[in-house]
Amino acid sequence: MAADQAPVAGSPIGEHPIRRRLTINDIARLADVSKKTVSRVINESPLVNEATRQKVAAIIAENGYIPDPQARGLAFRRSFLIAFFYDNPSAQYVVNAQQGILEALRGSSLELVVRPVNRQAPTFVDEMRDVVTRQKFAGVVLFPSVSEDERLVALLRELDCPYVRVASVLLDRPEAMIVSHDAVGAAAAARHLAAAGHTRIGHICGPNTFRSSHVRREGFEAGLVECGLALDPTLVAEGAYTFESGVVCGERLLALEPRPTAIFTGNDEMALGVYQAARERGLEIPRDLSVVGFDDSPIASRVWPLLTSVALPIVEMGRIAASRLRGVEDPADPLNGPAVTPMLVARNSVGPPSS
Amino acid sequence: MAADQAPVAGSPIGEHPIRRRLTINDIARLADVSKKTVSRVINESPLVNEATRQKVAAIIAENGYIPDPQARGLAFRRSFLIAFFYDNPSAQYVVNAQQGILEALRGSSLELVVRPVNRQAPTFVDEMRDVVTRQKFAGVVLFPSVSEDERLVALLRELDCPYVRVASVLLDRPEAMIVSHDAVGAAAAARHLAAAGHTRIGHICGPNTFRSSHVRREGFEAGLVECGLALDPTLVAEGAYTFESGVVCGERLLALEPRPTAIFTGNDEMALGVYQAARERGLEIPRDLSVVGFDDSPIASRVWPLLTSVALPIVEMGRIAASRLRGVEDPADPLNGPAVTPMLVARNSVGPPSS
DNA sequence: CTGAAAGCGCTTACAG
DNA sequence: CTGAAAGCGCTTACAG
Repeated sequence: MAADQAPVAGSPIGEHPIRRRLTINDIARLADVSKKTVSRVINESPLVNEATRQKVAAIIAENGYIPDPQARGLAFRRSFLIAFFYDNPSAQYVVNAQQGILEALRGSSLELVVRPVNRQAPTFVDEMRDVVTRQKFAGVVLFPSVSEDERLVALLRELDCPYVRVASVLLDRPEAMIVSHDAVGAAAAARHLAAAGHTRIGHICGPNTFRSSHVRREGFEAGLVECGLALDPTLVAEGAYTFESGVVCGERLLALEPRPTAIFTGNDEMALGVYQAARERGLEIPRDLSVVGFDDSPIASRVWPLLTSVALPIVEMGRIAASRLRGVEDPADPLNGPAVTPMLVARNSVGPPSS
Repeated sequence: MAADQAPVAGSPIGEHPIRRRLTINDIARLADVSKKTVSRVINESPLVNEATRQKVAAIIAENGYIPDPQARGLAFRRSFLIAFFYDNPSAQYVVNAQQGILEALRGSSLELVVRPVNRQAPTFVDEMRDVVTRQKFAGVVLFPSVSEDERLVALLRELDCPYVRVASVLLDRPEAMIVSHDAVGAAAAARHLAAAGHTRIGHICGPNTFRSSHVRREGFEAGLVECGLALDPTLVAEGAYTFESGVVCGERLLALEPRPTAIFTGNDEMALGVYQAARERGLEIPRDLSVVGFDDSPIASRVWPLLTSVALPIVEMGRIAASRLRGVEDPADPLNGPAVTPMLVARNSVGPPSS
């Protein structure tokens, strides 16, 4: 009231300090160009004079202007959301994949939406159709086992939604796939056990409904054959990728006469089940039994003896998947070079055979 | 061409089977009402005649119409996205919280956006301001330790973004808080060890920068006092909630003369570090040393001996938090009854003192 | 209880 | 290289 100067328009003195968010119109006015030109700068269109571009970019930066993703999405008929659908029971697996995806999304205007899914549910496909139609995702990342679901993939194609699948074998065109080459990792486990001198080696594989179960088993068998050994079918048990199934299958294999001197399991959870089964029989690892797991989960380096395991680069695969959807090149992308491959992490659960 | 009947408008014969998505205008036309009335039905406005409502709802259902969240968001000036910001190092913790939130969001039109954050980064507050301003979240769920950050909370208030915080103590108005009562769980651990006959009990707490470290320690001390015992400050070590820090602190406490006969750790990771330290000294658990952890992570029931631990209902807290943001009542919400409390899960890592 | 107009903040399609 | 008009699919503000 008694102010000497009239308040500056747009930032009236004494009003609430929260100023209205800037829109594309404000920037256009400030830069003295049309909103369409501002739009071109935002979307990095090459059809804009370099001097104009710089002027507009400077004003955008100065004012901390951020285009509204909802308005852009509405006009684009596509959201700025990347979806991560998962049904892997391992928390660590999910978090690692998520971490990799988020690393690739950093600095972009994309956000990550997560959805646990249940392929067994009768409403699965319908629910997926609803959410994909509604959200118009900029892209979808699929990890096993939902990445193996052809109904979902057909749906994404039909709805014209970009996707990248991570799986243990090539199920799709290479650009839409990241192959984890589980077979290579399983073969490394076989060589490791053979090198330690084992010849009577058991295997606990995952459930038949998972592709990785087959791929890991076949890779393991191939690795044994490579070393002049064979995978005795009577020494193979089908587990469920759970601790409990590891205990049960472990008990079965360890009750055999003569019993295997080493066991390779399809994942770490089942390896720990074997630890438990061995303990119950008074068998000491690795003195009486060698064990190799798969996943190299954090638990592998928390138990005793430390578990030798095959590590899959989950974080990296997540990062590569999201980079593809962004249209950004990732140096580790197998499309640009050698394949992403698993690695055997040797610890304390393998020794020479006792008998 | 030779068809007897003219193709039905909107589904021309021979065209690509992907029909254009229905909009509010289509529904309005089909129901012979204005789009505003359809809008009222979508938003469950009471200002609509019951007969009209039913007619419109039927047509919506028949056609599987789903309103576009981006258009709604643009008009509402608020998105249909719930954000989950986390900085907890435990994968299981993150996945459990996420699972609870997603359970509460099921059946709603809300999606979950996840963001790992780093409170230590100098750009933390600015980045948060950007993303919250840009995405206009329908709500934000905060778990420790980022839930303890008053800068972030002040920002959310300023930007008028609804939030719910989960923390070990009451830091905010009750409607915006879910208190995990870690002190109660820690006291239970103290009573459990006292009941087993221990009197010389050590404690490895978390880092000073986490509120839970203090709350758990104080709760533990209170539990001991309740049993006529005291927490000897020389038997307390400050860890970092990591396995390695558990090993180091465990070694320090076990080197003491006389050494403690039991140790309570601020989380399970550090408890497993103590397992390791005990093994190195040739100490057997629980014969020579009893251990109690905190978190009841899956690993607690995978190691040997099975770890006694305090379980926090993380999934439930996530579900309650998201239900509040939805404005839906959750039967387990402490606002409607007794507090959510931790529970001691007794396993095999506690026995009578040896000395 | 219902609706016509204007607007949310962007982009597409077209013109120049 | 730049811009004016129309539109994306909803809701708000207002009127009746």
